[in-house]
Amino acid sequence: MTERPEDPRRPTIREVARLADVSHQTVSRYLRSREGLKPQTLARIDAAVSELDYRPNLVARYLNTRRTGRLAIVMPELVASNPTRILSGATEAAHEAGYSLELVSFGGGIDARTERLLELADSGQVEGILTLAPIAPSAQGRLGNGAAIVVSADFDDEMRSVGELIDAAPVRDMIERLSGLGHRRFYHVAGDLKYASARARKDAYLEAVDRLGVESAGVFEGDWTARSGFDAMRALPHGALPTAVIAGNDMVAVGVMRWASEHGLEIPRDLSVTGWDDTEFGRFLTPALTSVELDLEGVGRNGMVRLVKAVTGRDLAPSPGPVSRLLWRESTARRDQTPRRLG
Amino acid sequence: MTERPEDPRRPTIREVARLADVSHQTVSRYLRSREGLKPQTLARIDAAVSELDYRPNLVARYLNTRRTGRLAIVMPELVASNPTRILSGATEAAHEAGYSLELVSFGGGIDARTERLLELADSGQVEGILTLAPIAPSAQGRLGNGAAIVVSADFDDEMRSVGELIDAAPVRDMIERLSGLGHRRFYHVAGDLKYASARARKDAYLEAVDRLGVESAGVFEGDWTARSGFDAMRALPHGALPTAVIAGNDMVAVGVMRWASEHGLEIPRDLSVTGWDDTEFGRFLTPALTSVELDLEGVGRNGMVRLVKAVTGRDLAPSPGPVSRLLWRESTARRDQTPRRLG
DNA sequence: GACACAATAGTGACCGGTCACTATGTTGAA
DNA sequence: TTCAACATAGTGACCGGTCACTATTGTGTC
Repeated sequence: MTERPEDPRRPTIREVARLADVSHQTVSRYLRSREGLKPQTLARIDAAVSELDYRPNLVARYLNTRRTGRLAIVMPELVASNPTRILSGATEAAHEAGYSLELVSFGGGIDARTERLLELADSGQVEGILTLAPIAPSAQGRLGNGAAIVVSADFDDEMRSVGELIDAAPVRDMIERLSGLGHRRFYHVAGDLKYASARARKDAYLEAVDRLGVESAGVFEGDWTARSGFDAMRALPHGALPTAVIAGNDMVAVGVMRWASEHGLEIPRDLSVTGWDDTEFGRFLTPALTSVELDLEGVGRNGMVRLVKAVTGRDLAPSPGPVSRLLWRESTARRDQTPRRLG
Repeated sequence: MTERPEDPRRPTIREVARLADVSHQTVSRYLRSREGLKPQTLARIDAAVSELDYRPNLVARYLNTRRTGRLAIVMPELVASNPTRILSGATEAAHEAGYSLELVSFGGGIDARTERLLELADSGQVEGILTLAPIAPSAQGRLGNGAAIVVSADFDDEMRSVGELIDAAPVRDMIERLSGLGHRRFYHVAGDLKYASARARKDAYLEAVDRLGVESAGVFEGDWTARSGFDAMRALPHGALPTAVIAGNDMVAVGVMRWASEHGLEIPRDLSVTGWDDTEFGRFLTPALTSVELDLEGVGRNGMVRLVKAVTGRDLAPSPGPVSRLLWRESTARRDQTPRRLG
């Protein structure tokens, strides 16, 4: 319908060459690396470039080099946690490395996602893929000659992985401290166990509970949602209440807290609850949620740093600073001495 | 470091042509539209294509057509609300239209963002841009010959806009109903007024308050964060408490609720609070938050539909169904008859 | 001054598609 | 039968860069 304006064609390398009175190849050399040119020639090209406001056509360049200058990032379709900060860190790093980042969001289950991801890798459209969603292990043998693939938020012994979301050390710290506060019976509402981070937290939970010789009311296989936190509590056998719940993230913790309030349990007097992600709503909840602050931009950046390394061999500066920090707030406290039961 | 595997070059149009025993041009025709070919020729090419697993090289195609097949989506750097669902709807629609979607996240203020956005539009890299972040009105005259730009989450009389996030009708419904429940003094904690949605809700608030002849404790200019909800309450002159707070979104409402609980006010007995976005945490809060459910995938999709229309003139099917729905929950109730004051 | 050699610069083909134009085959009316 | 007119297919250039190779200039040494 709307006619595009007529041919706003950008100047080409040959026009620059003509203006600078050199050959197109000299301009090409100038573009790739300014070495091997006489200062005088260089200056002439400099002038021509800025006069014409020349910018190289990356698409044309690709035809020879096979380098598209594009990476892709795959988002899980449904996410309880907010991937914005991860995306933000990832785009920044990608741009820093001179890449543009294509956003892909694959519906369907893990298998459909894996299939489409491999197709994308094989399409030649992108040089590498960072996926925030888990993919099927079956993919591992099929990476052959396509783009490099880095999986964040999940890992697999055979595949490259970021591994940072996976650091579950704070879970151990939580349980140690809570045990020191008199808690003897714990419960873990895990996130979606297709995610390595969820598996790592679960393992850390089991390890700590075992090591400290405290009781566990079990591990509930949730999916990062508040609903799953609520359901996890409901699934608990009557009379077998824990005094501390380690929730997979803040959202899950909200569900746990809701269940508690519906059953007349007061937090933290009757039940201590911990979250993960240090979300803003968690900080402003009543009681404010004990949680783990994550450097999510750093996670995104580091995933991208790995991908860039895999694709180009080039080392980008990773995110400085620690990835996680445990923040004690009002939702955790010394265990109440008088045992309660459901109202 | 890692050597890329040697030349996994995909088959070209000429190889397909050779195998099908036609000219490359015939294959090219076949690719663009399968019309004007003898059924027999078509079948031969079909066979060759599938035998070679041929897929066209979109980059090469661009060189002639100037169509990159790429659109960009600009994310605000910091967002209180979760844009995931919008992104998801937008990518789906973009892919449906045969476009890939590039993710861009510009730091800096609105002016820096606008500058970089215009640069991107001018780069020829993308055919269109959908921005979820507001851009400066000054940009409007400068769209000249670059990519089409559609602004979601904001609008400007001169610029195309999605307009759907902007529908603030539920604000009117909220105030009407609350007024029917006996509320006479309202307060509005607006979102970032650089966003059209925030402005629209504010206008709807002022209009409804005025029309119904109820009192307003004012409008606080927040920024979509829980912190701003908390601060808004703190900024209220002592003794001038409203009985109902219309918060810009659920996150803001959480901040309001936190302040209330710190000051011994019980919700909804002493204060009714409404949110916006129907977040999962809002549903599981105690009390559960009255909020507005949004079809965010639909918002993303419709933004993209507009962009595709602007770029190609083609009409993609917009999202069906209504965009928002008001959900009454526990955080709103009949106004308590015995007036309270801060504890 | 002559020569080898390095430092610079230029020429033309090519990447994988599309475009403009031409060539051939087919059909139907005169 | 002939020829116009249409349907179908082919030829070669071109998009804007890079690559491989060749040509020219400059420098140092004998």
